Amino acid sequence: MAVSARRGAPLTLEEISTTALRLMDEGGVAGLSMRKLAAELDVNPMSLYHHVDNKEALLRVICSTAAQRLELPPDDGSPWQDQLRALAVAYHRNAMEHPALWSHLHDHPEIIQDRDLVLWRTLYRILRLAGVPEPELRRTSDVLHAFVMGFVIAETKGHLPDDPEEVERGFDTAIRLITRGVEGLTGLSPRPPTPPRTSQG
Amino acid sequence: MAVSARRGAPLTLEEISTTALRLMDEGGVAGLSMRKLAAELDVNPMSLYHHVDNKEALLRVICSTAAQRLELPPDDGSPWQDQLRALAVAYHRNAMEHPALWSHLHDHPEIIQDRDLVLWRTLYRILRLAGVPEPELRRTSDVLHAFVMGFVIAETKGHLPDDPEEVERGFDTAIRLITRGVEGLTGLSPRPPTPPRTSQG
DNA sequence: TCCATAGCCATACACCGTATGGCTGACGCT
DNA sequence: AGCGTCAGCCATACGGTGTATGGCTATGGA
Repeated sequence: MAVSARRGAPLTLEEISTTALRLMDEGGVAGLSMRKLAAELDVNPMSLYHHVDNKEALLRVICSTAAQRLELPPDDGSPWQDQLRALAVAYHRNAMEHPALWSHLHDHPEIIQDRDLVLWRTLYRILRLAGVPEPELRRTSDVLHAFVMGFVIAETKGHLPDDPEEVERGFDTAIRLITRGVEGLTGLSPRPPTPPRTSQG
Repeated sequence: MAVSARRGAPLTLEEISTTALRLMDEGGVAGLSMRKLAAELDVNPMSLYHHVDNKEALLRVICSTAAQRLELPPDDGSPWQDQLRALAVAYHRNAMEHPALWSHLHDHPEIIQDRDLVLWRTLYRILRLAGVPEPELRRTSDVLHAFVMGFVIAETKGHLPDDPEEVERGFDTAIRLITRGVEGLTGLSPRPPTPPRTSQG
């Protein structure tokens, strides 16, 4: 019904948010404007508003779908310390793929408030494993997420020395600090001694 | 020389940045515009540019003077755990007084890169006290700052439950986590047993 | 006295988000 | 076949933004 004069097919929210994300990746949050986005889609700026309430809503859509599609490692039965590290690594990797997106997300934590998100479910599971008591889960997970978020921001924005090895060491320090910290929180849940390898294969 | 027609005295950088900070406090970073600021000072917008290169530079001035004026507790000889907590509390209090300012600062960590800032000097001193080896000071302090920054952002932006006691508990959790984490990092520097109270009074 | 210049301002440009309202053409219904 | 509805799109316009350009004016030094 009255498809764009310049394009063949009608717009879709999917197409809009995909292109918007690309613009953000290229030029940061500031690099995304409704007008540029429309130009990129070969469409009049006002056409976008038939698929999205406003710019803020568009950003919300982009961020929350990114949060929903977060790829985190499953429970592999390993010690919680290892799983916590794996979670942090995965989160970090995801964030680094779309820094501007996560930057906006970190400025608007309410977008990932939903406790059913895979991020929180995973974090809760690991913290339970670590022995964090149930009533403290919410608080502890919030604090941990705040920490990781802070680290990601610092890495994204700051010029942490260009040396990627140094960044790696910083990340390692952060993880060790968090892990020890959680151990300290829960009284005593030190890492179990690595079991003697069953010689197989 | 050709003072403003509408005002008596000439503008000063001091006056500009003070008013700008007030606007930020009232309406966030978005609430500060060169035009509003000029209106507030009863001056033409372009007059500002004789005292400041551009908006970004103005923000940089505001943030870095705030960082330089950070009021942190002095070395009182108490255990490093207590001093670390006191540092965090002070930082947190400062940040909460001007959330928008610190929000911008956290988006531009390069502004407080200077290792001679009181923030870093204090943090280094405490970490040395905690036994962090010299070559790790930079890394560790960066990580710790990232953590605190993450917490401040979460508290500022997120709707951490309105209950201030709950926020307080969250802060406490964060500090304990960090402290235990640092203890874990440095091998062994547990808190010294509190000396038996000399019964006085 | 004259001039350089600090301080200020008027105008203008390019950009932004978006309110308003109108066009077009596909669809369901009679 | 005729008609109305409405999704999709677009043209125009408004009020906001940062700031480049260039001109005015009063003051200090020479």
